[in-house]
Amino acid sequence: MPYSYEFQRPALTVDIVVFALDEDDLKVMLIERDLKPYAGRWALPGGFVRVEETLDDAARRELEEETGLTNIFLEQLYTFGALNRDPRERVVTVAYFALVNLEGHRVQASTDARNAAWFAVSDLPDLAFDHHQILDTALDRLRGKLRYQPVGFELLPKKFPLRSLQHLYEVVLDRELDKRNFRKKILSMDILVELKEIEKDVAHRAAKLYRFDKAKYDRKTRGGFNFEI
Amino acid sequence: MPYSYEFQRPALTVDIVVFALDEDDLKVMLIERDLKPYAGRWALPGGFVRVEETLDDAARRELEEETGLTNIFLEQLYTFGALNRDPRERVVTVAYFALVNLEGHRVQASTDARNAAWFAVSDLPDLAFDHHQILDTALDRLRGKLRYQPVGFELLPKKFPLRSLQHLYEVVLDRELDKRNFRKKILSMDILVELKEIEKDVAHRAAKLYRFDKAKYDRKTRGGFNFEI
DNA sequence: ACAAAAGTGTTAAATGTACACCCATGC
DNA sequence: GCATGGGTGTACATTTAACACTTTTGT
Repeated sequence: MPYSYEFQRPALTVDIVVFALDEDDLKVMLIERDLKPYAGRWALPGGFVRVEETLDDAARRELEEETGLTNIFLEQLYTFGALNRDPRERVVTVAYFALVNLEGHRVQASTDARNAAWFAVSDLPDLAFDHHQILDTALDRLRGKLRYQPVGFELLPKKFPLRSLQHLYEVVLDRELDKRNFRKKILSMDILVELKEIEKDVAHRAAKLYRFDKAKYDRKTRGGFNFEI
Repeated sequence: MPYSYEFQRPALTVDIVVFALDEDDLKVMLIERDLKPYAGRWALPGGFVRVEETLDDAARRELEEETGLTNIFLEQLYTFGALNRDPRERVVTVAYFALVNLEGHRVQASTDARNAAWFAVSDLPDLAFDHHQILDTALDRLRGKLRYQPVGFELLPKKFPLRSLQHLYEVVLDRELDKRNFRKKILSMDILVELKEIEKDVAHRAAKLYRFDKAKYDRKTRGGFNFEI
């Protein structure tokens, strides 16, 4: 042990809660464990932090190795350090939460000899370790962030109709929103661009498509603007 | 190395940003380092996490050892894992932020053979490691939390005049608030109890004292109430 | 022509903001 | 009696919430 560090070290891992929106449900990506402990149980993707990589890098690496997901919205959530969260030894985990758009990132059902799948958050299996607690924390964070930051767009394709955006808010926040008021509010923020395209292949009047204008949002934010729904 | 963990481990520490309010300034507690690296520089209180203690316990232990502060508001802030934040070796630190009321917790200038002191956040010395970044993160968090959660009371004595509460908001958020509107708003929330006591030893009309009614706040919160200033 | 979702405005209530004077107390 | 901060109300502007019908398109 180097210099003043005369104690045994906790192990350090990352775990990632990946959310996606699938038609009518908020989903989470889980991995079926093949090793003990909790072999056969579902768990959050994650793994050990290497000594030569940052925490963010570790999260992105594990995510790619275990699920094939790359290049997605990722943010540190909370660090869990209960003494017996891993029955083998002391493991502290830095939890992340991530958002993906299902269209753009279709599931690699099985990578790295593991089984990966999406589960509706309203209908989860038993999870390994304290992963239920981590997931609850992530859900709280998602609900909070959605209201005060424009992160919902991460769950949608680049081009989307307003109805999808409203639907996303309704699913995640679990309450109905008034269509006219919702549109008025989101459009009055002036951070969406109305595209020339419209929806295709729908059995009714096609909706206009919009995209989120991040550059404009950033400019407005610097000028004191605050996103809020 | 046990089981599947074939890599070297990062070291794990906690660092604590303790805020207090001193008449006209927001202050932070700093420790003068006696060891290399950064010997002689000021740093946040903190130290290594032991394998048999939780992160919160480690933060409270280090805080007591280095500053004598006990029994204060403490909350996990963010985990910093940049590769070279400590020049000796890879150290990941779980940062905490804490709030104390200066009246109740007078500084132990020097404990554990170290020099501890309060510094105005507007006039800080150079800090060791990435502690400036940690402190900035804590300040952002404090400003955010103050608006949406009743944590300001942690910086005040149990019994306080409304003017102190307003002053606290003005100092931390760095903008002036309208006296009548502030009082109207905070009193309309109905989470303060007006005490029978009044201020003492002031050279003018003495103000009524109030205390924060946490039980009432918790009850209202469960009923859907949201604190906001 | 009908089913399905898109799109659109007005009103009333609640909330936020701006603003100035008298009051109580200590010296 | 004066200096100091304590305490209070009203008018106006803005924001939120509730609410229903017409339009477009595909079948």
